[in-house]
Amino acid sequence: MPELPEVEAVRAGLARHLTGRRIADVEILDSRPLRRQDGGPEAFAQALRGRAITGAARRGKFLWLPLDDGRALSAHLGMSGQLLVRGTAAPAVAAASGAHLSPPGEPPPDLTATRAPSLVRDLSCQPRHLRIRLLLAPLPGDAPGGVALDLVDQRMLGGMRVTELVPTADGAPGGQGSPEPLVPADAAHIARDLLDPVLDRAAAVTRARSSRRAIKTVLLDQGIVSGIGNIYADEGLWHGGVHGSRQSAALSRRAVERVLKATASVMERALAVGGTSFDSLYVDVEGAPGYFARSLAVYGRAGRECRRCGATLRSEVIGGRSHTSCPRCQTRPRARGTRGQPGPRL
DNA sequence: GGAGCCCTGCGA
DNA sequence: TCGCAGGGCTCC
Repeated sequence: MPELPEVEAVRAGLARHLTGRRIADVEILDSRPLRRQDGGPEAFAQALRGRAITGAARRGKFLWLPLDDGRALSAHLGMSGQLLVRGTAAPAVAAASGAHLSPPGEPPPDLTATRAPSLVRDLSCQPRHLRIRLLLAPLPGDAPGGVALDLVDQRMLGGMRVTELVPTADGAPGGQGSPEPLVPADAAHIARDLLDPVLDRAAAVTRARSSRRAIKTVLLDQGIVSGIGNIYADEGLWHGGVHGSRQSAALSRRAVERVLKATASVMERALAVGGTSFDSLYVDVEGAPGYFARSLAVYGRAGRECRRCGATLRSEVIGGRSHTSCPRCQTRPRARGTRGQPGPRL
């Protein structure tokens, strides 16, 4: 499922393939991903026809393609959304979703070979769960069949809309890939993400510590720091040595800083290998999966051994989300009258 | 700040 | 057949 590293991999691909392209037509196979579009599907198509894409930007898990009329096509992939570029200049390469995931323990294939700036099947390929297709005006050197951007989404928890761009609250660039101090109106309430150079990390720590909720819930709150989903929240907490049920306000400043730093570090390492393809639901714009799943320490590993101490990892529910943790490496809240669980000093 | 909903596929 | 998984929005 796409979190910040996966969305960033998608953004980079969109920037590479789509910047400067013009949208010729819009095909809506299922209008449900457009449920938040003002004016409905017809307004969506109308707003995009004839517009040129001027870039690709991202804040947290929100993506947007700025358009030449000052508005933007904004997209959130939810948990199963994929944006796939089809039929670019070079011949199609077999890159079926998840088809070249290596078994755990085996070295990843040559990333430079799988990430050539080309590929992806032609437009005659209509994948299962294709919801929206943007047909792009042809350019010299394009594949004969044409070029398109497909929104493929199994579960449709995300969506797309054409929206106004509004000034950022702090006057700084809107996000990765956006030199302008603008963000889509529907992402204006989203905080800067952990990999954003403009993020005021000290202020984020203060905001996190002002909440009485569990630290795990706070990490997932996109209004405090954006881009963290369930996978990287669990990984960051494990690396930071803090159990997700600890009340955020009860943690030391240093502990919150350590967790945020650890989470950012995990996301940076994931980004370097194309993100996490925990299942077949995440691939980049060229259909290639990421290779970070093999490096996950806790997420999806409940009942298995902790890679640090060998204890059996546990799973529980915090704030309605699963949380996998090590009972030995991650400190829990102290019960009344006890000295708490063993673990790293905070 | 928490619960419920959206939505589909999968495993029990 | 049912419960779960997930992010974000709406409602209370």
